[in-house]
Amino acid sequence: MLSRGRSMAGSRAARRALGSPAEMLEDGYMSLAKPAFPAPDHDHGRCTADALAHAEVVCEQRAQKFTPIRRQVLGALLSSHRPLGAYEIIDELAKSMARPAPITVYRALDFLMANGLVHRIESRNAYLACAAHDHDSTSAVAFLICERCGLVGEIPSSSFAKDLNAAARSSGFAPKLSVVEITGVCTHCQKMS
Amino acid sequence: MLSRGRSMAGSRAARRALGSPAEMLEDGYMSLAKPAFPAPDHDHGRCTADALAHAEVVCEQRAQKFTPIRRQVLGALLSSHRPLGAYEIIDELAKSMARPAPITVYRALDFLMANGLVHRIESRNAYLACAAHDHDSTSAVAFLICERCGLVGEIPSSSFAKDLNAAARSSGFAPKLSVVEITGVCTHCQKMS
DNA sequence: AAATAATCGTAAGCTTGCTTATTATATGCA
DNA sequence: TGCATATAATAAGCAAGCTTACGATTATTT
Repeated sequence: MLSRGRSMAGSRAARRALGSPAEMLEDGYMSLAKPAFPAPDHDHGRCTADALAHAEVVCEQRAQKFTPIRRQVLGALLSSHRPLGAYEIIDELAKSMARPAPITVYRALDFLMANGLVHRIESRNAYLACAAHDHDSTSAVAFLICERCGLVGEIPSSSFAKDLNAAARSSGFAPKLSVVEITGVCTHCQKMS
Repeated sequence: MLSRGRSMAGSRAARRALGSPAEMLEDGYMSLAKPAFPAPDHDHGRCTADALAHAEVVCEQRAQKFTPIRRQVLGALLSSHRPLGAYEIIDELAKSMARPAPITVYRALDFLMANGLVHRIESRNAYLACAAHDHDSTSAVAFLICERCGLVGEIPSSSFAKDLNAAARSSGFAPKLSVVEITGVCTHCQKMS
């Protein structure tokens, strides 16, 4: 069967193994700004708090309101580093409040995406809390989706984006929005055999 | 509104303008094997016939059966260079036969994808007849999706794929399947202002 | 000819994604 | 206080995407 996108079981179970993000590669490709993948043992409470704080700053700067539902939707996404479908978000929120209607979640997602706090993973019809707070909204971001644990890392815009756009332009095409989603196995899952 | 994927209006109307696929680019990026985009005035009958002939060869080589529905589904996809959703395919087929059930179309699509004759465009939940008959099934293909006319071109695996994989590996990620879908405006639509 | 496997059709239904109302509740400000 | 704007909730529903179950064909093999 070749279908995809519906079944994202994803075992969120804790894993051992430390992350050792390569700084330089055999083929000489330079490492990027920061490790794209969240280590399984990272301080998640902190990482969540940071992201929420960042969201508050962004909203304040833009004079946008970071309302409770918006915060809760972002919180639900932050609770894992996995992309969640809209209905998964609803299920998640239903645990701690009256089950919100789809429209409520979609509005919050629209808001969060418009403000660069959340990405949409096209190949999964799912949403992901944005990890890299420093990429400008116009440039492409590549997502690394681990098919084992379901976690998603980001590669911030880098040389590949230039190449990609150049390749597109070489056939006369004017690229605008790029969707780059790479499925594979993350460092941590590789170590588990 | 940030939604996408449902409304693919797509005017298939004939267009003027000749394709002049750039061979070399200002930034020195070399042109790829063949023009990625189908010119609006290309010999579509021929292109369809070629693709069907190719499909027959492939199936024979693999001792697979190229049955009527499979041919018809491929034919429906070939009738445009646009990606079609499963239900659009059903609508298309309904014009020339008894409306097929979803399962029927999905089965044919599974077959066609398994044999490399059709691609799935993840960001649209849609399917596209494969244009480049020479890319090996493992390597990445980038799709160029024109937001004006809806046509889709392919960039066969090239240098960018290497870079992309290298970038992924540089964070310890083992890439398998890459989804690279670039939205923008194609040569022909650019010329129409 | 019988058995097996592959393919196809019919019928039904489920989940997800997303939308359209319409009405309420804040929030700011004049 | 009154009014406007932004935000949210409630209710209902559509359509796309995909699946399960099962019986009927049609090859293919033995």
